[in-house]
Amino acid sequence: MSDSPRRRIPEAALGRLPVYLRILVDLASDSVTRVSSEQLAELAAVNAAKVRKDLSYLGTYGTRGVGYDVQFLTYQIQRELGLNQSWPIVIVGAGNLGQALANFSGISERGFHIVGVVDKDSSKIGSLVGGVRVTHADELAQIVQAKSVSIGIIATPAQHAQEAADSLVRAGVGSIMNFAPTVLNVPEGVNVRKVDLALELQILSYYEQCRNTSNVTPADTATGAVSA
Amino acid sequence: MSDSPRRRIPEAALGRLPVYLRILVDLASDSVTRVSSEQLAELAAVNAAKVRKDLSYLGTYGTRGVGYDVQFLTYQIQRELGLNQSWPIVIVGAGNLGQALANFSGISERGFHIVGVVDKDSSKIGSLVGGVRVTHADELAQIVQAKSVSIGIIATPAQHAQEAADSLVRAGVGSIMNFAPTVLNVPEGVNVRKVDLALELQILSYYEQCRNTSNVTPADTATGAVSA
DNA sequence: TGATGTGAACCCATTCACAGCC
DNA sequence: GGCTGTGAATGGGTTCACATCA
Repeated sequence: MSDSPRRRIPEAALGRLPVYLRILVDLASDSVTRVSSEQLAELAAVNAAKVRKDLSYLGTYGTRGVGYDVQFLTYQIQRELGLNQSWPIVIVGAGNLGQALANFSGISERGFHIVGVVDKDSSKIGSLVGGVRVTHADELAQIVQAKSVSIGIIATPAQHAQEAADSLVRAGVGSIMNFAPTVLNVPEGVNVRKVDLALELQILSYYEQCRNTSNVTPADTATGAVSA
Repeated sequence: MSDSPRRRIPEAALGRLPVYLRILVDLASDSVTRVSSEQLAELAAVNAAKVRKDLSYLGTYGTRGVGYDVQFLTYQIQRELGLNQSWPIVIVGAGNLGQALANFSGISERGFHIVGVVDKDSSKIGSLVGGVRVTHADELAQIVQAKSVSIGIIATPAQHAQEAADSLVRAGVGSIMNFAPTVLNVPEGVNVRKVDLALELQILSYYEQCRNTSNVTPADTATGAVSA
């Protein structure tokens, strides 16, 4: 109920910062040193005014008449997003999705590393997933404390998601990414972000249906994610 | 440029319909026949006025003083989202993510079925993934036409995503779900929806960082998804 | 001159509050 | 009496346009 001292960066802008970041990293690897809001906008498929406003939330890091320094801006976005450190992550659920996430190179490439994968299914325990050995869910708290984990990923079936969330919270995890199609119940102060793959497909199928009936192009969209 | 005859349902509401749908299905399986906006709101973790407004976009399917009929509302949402049919889907990329998606039971449980998985890597071709045999990317167009596929999933590495999108569009697919961290370039009229797992984590890490500095709870959020 | 940074206007989404119907 | 459906008010996000400064 008391959400007084607001986060600085507006939600919508926050969601675009990682996009700019990736583009900046790509530009840097092409030895580009300067970029204008116009160019960034083009590459991110948004408009230039939005880019400038988004970046202005970080501070005034551009140079009028010139543009933005790629290196410097990269650093500033990373710092703001907390990506100047590597976050240890634990995955609950070693099924198909859990395995895919653990193996997903994109995760380790962008400042995260998996320090544990747990499951309740004894047939999965002991197997190697993404370079980490799967352990029993009972050891979750131990891993979280030993490795100072503050971000957990729920990749269990829907019916075990709440239980997984409870375990994570009890173990001291402060932020949860939920891949199960469930609305999680967590204490005030714990961040939850939800990605529901089937939900995304359902929305896409609506667009496709629209395409077939009239030839209307739907505008930009967004996926729900809740925090509590 | 010409996006005149707007889609009926506002973007934000559209993103919540699948959530209500799932809840309704769960209620029905518990033999619940009626539900109020208050109850739905509770279960979906949103507020009751929002539920009513969202549902009002579908039509006036509630009964004043009583609530909504679970069966009937379920049917109406499914119809609106185009889920009264089973959509054939093709997956491009048979890596970890592609495999996880193909095996993901949530997809088939909710009105979609995988009719093809293609890859360019010859070592993957012929293997069985989610009940479907992986074929060469060259056969994509053939599969799309034979099975009347209109939704494609890109689960390739970033550097092959644009190529995959081009192939899908050329084959006649009208809607694309993109799991690669790339802004795709597609012709006007093709729907693109993007899910970037690392981006989600980056946003979550920002929340977590906020949690540690001040104890502010971030509000609701959303993930980008673009269409063109 | 050229591109940033930003007040102001606009537009969409959320919320309120109550009229309308069972 | 209870709950839906919805105009009206509010608030946040996007876009415009221009003052500002290298």
